[in-house]
Amino acid sequence: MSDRTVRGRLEVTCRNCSLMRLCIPSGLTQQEIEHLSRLVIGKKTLQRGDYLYRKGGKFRGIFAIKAGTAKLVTYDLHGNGYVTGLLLPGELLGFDAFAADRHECSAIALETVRYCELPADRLDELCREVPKLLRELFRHASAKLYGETSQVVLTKRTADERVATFLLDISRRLQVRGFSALEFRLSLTRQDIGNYLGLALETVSRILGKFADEGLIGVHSKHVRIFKQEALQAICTGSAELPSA
Amino acid sequence: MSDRTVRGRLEVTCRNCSLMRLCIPSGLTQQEIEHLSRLVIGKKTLQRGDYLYRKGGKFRGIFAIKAGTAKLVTYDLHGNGYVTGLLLPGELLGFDAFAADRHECSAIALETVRYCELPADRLDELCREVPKLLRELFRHASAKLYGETSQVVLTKRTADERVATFLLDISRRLQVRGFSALEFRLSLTRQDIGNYLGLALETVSRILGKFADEGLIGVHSKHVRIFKQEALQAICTGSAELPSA
DNA sequence: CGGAAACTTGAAACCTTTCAAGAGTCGTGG
DNA sequence: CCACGACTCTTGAAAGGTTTCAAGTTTCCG
Repeated sequence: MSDRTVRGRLEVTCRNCSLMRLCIPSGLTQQEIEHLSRLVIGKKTLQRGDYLYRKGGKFRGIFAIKAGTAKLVTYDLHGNGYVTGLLLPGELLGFDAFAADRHECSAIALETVRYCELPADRLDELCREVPKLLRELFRHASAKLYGETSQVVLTKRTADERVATFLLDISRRLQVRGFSALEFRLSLTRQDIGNYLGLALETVSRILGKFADEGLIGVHSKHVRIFKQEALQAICTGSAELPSA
Repeated sequence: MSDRTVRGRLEVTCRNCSLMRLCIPSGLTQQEIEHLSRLVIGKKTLQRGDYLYRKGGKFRGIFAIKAGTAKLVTYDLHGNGYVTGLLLPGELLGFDAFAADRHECSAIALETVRYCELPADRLDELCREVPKLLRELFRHASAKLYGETSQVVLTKRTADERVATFLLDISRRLQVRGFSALEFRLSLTRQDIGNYLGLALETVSRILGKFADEGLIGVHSKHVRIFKQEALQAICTGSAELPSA
């Protein structure tokens, strides 16, 4: 069953994709996944700084990140950029173009990125053949909607809470994908993190430093270790500071 | 063709709904709209403070507001509420429950509200019969996603910009629905506006007062008139203050 | 008409930003 | 392999916008 070699090379399909259970196919049957596989464009590679798509660009399809990370950036009338999202391996992007058929934001690789593509021009075709697909996509979009709402709420909280929540959010999402939850690399710069959280980059640096001083985390440039998850959790929920151990 | 009377009374359907072009059916054919009409539950009425649905409640369907306004509120672990949205007549809500089949926020009537319901249990049925429907719903959800993103960006701007943007956003949305764009009633309290924009209620009051002093708007309790739209627009985009006329 | 809720306004307190300078990191090339 | 330059990050001190606290006024509704 694992002989899916086409034109002599190993073909990566949704079926043997390590992210299968986390990506679009979750919720589909084996047969439906097989169907999907044939239409998905396999892994492409981009380098740091490359665009997956640009704001205003035509909708090409839904992307799934296989490896690496990317950021979502919107721009206002003055050309100021706002980081609105961070995409980790196994996550989907491109939904912002569904309404207007044009992207509302740009997606930029933060390091070498490999990704799959579910081409827009085959979406209709595929939705006919796999009725459940659109519903699945909808589910993903809806989940993203909730994510954005959470983001809105987060921006109303204090700087400490925002940074703590940011760290734990990444931690949790990495864990779901099978990566280490307690040690990871921040692919965003302090500037980008600040922009994302609505804080000055100096504030991010300061708070990260403070958390490190308090022994909650370890920070070395972009490398982060989480030592006291519960303490961070307590900060997130705005609880009183835990007594210094 | 206008004899759609059932059981002796005039039946309100999507077909003769004044909001037709703004609601779900936009993008569907006459025949498809007819189909949709049969499954939609007609106008229901709620009073100020009543819930359209509650956070955690099971997904009952997509709602369309016919008259009145409502607010969306999420709650954190401590029970603090966060206003995440304001719904005007002709707008849809309920998408937040699509992912988990449970609502991520509560929807509360701000005054007497009449609304239609596209029941969840008939959604599947209808999506089969009207293939384009799910896609249309998706389009709506995607648009809401962009709205949330805009909200995130907005929360990173100054208090003046937030309030000005808030006023113009309502103005624009009312205009689309055929209401007066320059004179309307703020159904949210200062508290709710502040919560929505991430500001203290006093700050909202002060800025509204300032705008009024500067002759940009007229404010009388919840009643608002916009006098200088361009000036507000200039504030939104963070441009320099216009010279006092 | 009376009471509760909503709104306004002032002044002090506070958190975050801004400005500024220096240290660290990374990639390239001598 | 180390030096150089660009970029990123850290840290301090002052400035500034919002919030908080407080008191008074207005609006709404029974």
